[in-house]
Order: sequence, then C-alpha cells, then structure tokens
Amino acid sequence: MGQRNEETQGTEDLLVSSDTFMKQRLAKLEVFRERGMNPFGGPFKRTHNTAEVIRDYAFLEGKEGIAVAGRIMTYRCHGKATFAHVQDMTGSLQVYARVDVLGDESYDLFRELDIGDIVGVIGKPFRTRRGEITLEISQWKLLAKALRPLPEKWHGLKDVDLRYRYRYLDLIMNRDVLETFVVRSRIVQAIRAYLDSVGFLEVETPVMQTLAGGATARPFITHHNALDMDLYLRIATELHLKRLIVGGFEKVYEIGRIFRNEGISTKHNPEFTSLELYQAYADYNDMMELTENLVYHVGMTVLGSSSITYEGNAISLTPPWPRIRLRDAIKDKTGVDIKEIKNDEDAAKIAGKLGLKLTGGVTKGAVVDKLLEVYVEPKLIQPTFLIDYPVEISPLAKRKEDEPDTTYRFEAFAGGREIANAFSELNDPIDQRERFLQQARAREKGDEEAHVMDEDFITALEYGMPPTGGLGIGIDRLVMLLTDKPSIRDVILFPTMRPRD
RNA sequence: GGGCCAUUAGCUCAGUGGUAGAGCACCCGCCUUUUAAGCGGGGUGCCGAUGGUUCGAUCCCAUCAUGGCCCA
Repeated sequence: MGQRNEETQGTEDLLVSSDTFMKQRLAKLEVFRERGMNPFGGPFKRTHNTAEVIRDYAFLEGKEGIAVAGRIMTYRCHGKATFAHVQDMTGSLQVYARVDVLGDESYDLFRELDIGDIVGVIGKPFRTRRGEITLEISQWKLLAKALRPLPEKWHGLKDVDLRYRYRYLDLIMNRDVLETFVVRSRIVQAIRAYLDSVGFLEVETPVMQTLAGGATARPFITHHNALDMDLYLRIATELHLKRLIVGGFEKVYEIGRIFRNEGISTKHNPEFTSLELYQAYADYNDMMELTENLVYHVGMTVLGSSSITYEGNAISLTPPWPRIRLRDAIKDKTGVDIKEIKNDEDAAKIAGKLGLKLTGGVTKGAVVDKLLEVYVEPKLIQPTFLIDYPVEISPLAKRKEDEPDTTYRFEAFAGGREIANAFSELNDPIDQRERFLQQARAREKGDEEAHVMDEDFITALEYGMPPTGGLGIGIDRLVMLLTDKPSIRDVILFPTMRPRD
C-alpha cells in the first residue's frame, strides 16, 4: 500500500501535480488495480450498440447477455442502486446497477466510476417506471479511466476556441458536431460513387511541387533536405490532371488537400479539400450539366432531398440551374458593362465611381472580381451558373470563338457563395504561353497571386491535349451549404489554429 | 492589416479599487426505478501574460497573447 502511494506520487509529479481533479482520479486508478480491475482494460465484445438496443427493444426485453460499451455521460447514485448513461457513436443508453444483482464487491467498485470513464456493460434490457429503456447490469468492466473531467453536462462545451482545439471534447459533448462530420464523410462518398458511376477514374497527383500553379494564390514553401531545394505545397491539382488528359486518360478526378497561404476567415482555411475533374472531348456546357447533376445527386443521396435550407433561405438543388452571362449579371446589379472596360484607366474610373476598395492594383480583372463579389455573389441564393468570364481573370480557360476577350468559363453559386469553377480548358499551347506571360507581367507589377510560368505544362500541351472540360468544386464550401454551417471551421475537423502558450 | 468585443474554478457564467462567487463536475455522508435525481457537508482559483497608476489591482491605464464579430 505504502509502495503504491509512492508510485502514485511519482505519476502525479509527471502530470500536473497541482490539478486536484487529476490527483483524485489517479488515486482511483489504484483503487481499481487493488481490486483486480485494470483501469485500462479490454478488449470487450459488444453484442449491440446503444441505438440497436433501443430500436430492437421489443425483442430484447428481459433477455440476458446484452453487451454494450461506451463513455459514461451521466451518473446518478441512489445508495444501493445507480443509474448512468453510456454513450457510443450511435447514441446513448441508460444503464442500471444494483447491489443485489452485482454483489457488494462489484457494486462498490461501480460506485468509483466517474463521468467520462469508458465501460463495457452486460445485462438485460428493461423499462423503468418512467418508461426509459435501460440495461440492468449483471457484469461490467472498466475499459478506460478518464483522468480529466468532462465539460459541464448541461451547457456542454461552448467556447469555440476550446471546441476547435479540443475537437474530441466537442465531438463527445456536442453530438450534432459528430453528425455533421458523418454527413461530410457521406457527401465525399456520394461524390466518389457518382463520378465512378459515370466513368471517372480517381487519381493522385503530387502535393509537393517545384512550381505551384493552377490557381491564383500564394503557396506554402517547404524544403527537401536531400535535394537541398525548396518545394511548394500545391494550390490546385489542375495542371497535373491536365497532363494526364494529354497522356490519354479521358475522365479523371482528384479529391485532395489544397494549401493556400492566405488569411484565415469563416470562409478560408489554409488547407482545404478540393474536387477537380477533367473530361476529354467535353466543354463547359458538359461541366454545367455534370455540376448540377452531381450536386443534386449528392443532396438526394445524403440528405434524401433536393431542397435544403441555408442561413434561413430555402434552396432547391433540382437541375437545370439558370445560366446567366457574367456581363449581364454585373450590368443588371450595377449598371456597369464590363465590356466597356478596355484598360486600367477605365477600370480606375469605375472603381472610383462605385467607391470600390481594391487591395492590389486597379485592373480590369480586379474590378470585375470585386463587382462580382460585392454586388452579384451575395444575391445568388438559388443555384446559378454565371458564364463567360473575361480572359484577364481566366488564364487557363479557352477563348470563345466569336468573342476572344471572353472565355468559356463559369462559376456556380448557391446560398450567396461560390461552389464551383469550371471551363473549357485552354489547349492551345501558344495562347497558353501568352497567358502565362501576361500573368508574369502582373506578377512583376506586384501581384503575388498571379500565375507563374510553367514551361513543363506548356510542353505537355505542345504534344496535344484534346478539347477538355474541367471542373473544380470546393468540398468544404459544399459541405457548409449542405449542412447549413456558417463557418468553414464547422466542417473541418481540425482547423488551423495558432498555438497557445 | 484596421475597428469593436471577450478572456474569472475542469466546464457554463456572475462579480468588486481592499487578493473572489453560483450552477454543473469533483470529495465525504444518507438514499434500491432515477433522469438537469434529491438531502446535508466541503472551494478545489497565478481572476489570459507583462508593465504602469495606486497604500493596495482580478477590477483603472498601456502593451502583448489567443479567440469571436465586423471591415479590408
């Protein structure tokens, strides 16, 4: 006994010795050990999960040997009988321990349990006077002792900082959070199933790249020691996937993590998940059909409905979604005809007239982006395609044959947010080189997000890429839309956080 | 990057220029169908960090840290 205490003391010193809660619980570990129960025991064979016991109660009532396991979430001791709720992934079940069933030794030990402990219990289901389905315990086993107390049982864990930093506590205490991430997983699964069913192949391309291209964004830099060279984390999967189209794949997609070195907000996390897909011999019209069908299919599969609510707005995902020219949409909302913007001076005039606050240079592209973002995007609650974007802001999209300053590009919007970006891919290597050069000039003027020249990609195009339709969808944004979450941090399990002292 | 707000017990939150409170959780006692169980007893805290003002700061001021909201 004395020796045990010394050991306990040593353990306490290793942990936070000032933490009274932990001291008390470390002492309890010894109680369990002394009475022959491993406080971190296991394994434990379950016959049912908690939801099954409740669902199948009619068949299980009074039947011995029903085994469930989970975390103790409530605990009510009444002297010679004790109630508790045990939570597993499917829900929770009340359990009932009584001394005349368990015997003194087992029951006394049961009373040493704390909220937060993980137990396996075996018994027979019955209904209490108040009607709650409950498992009367005949045997039980401690599977993991909790050394730290759980957050408050009624108010739960609310502090958003703590929720993101200790996501596991958020998941334990806020079961709707766990449900959201289950839905997220099902959404991704439904996307894969749909694309696979229409003949796409899933592929994987490099995360670490010598050039970060395929989007306008600043990359993260990392370093390869053996090669002694810097590498960039990808900002898009686009250029590699198009190389695969050159190589003869005809329908490919990649769902993967993208890294962009930009600010953090409710709509931006430095790492996020994108879907990009490319289909040879297709164009942006095919991509529009694919987009609306895909999103509709995902809604039906995962939510069982084509209508959703986002931030209080009823939204119908049912195709077809309206197609509106970007030029018309902007003209309609602002009176500005973007065709009239011929140069940076025109752009500056418009920006001045409307009082646009632009962070970078005042260019046609910047003004069009801003007009779209401020006056058009927030109004697009129902799913809508804006089509035909200016070539200046679409360096990888094909020019329209009858309108060479405009591209076959669209973005899809829903709930006032962008959810997809797509185009008929530029497959003319000579034009692509020109576009890169134009981007390089913007970069020289200080636009750090401008696209970099990628000679290797142009070389690939020089071997010939079939006409191709390409589509990108932000998975996190789509999940936000389908789960009615206002912040991207609500749909990313471990969002990027500054470390705490 | 700018503005505003927050930071007090494990959690959810009150509060005061004289080093601190509630509920839950936890510990002790009673209690064999409870369920935000109940009854009686117990506060377990570097009041985010660092400076300053003050006889005295958790409170007032400054800076910093982390987070939230709004703007860019």
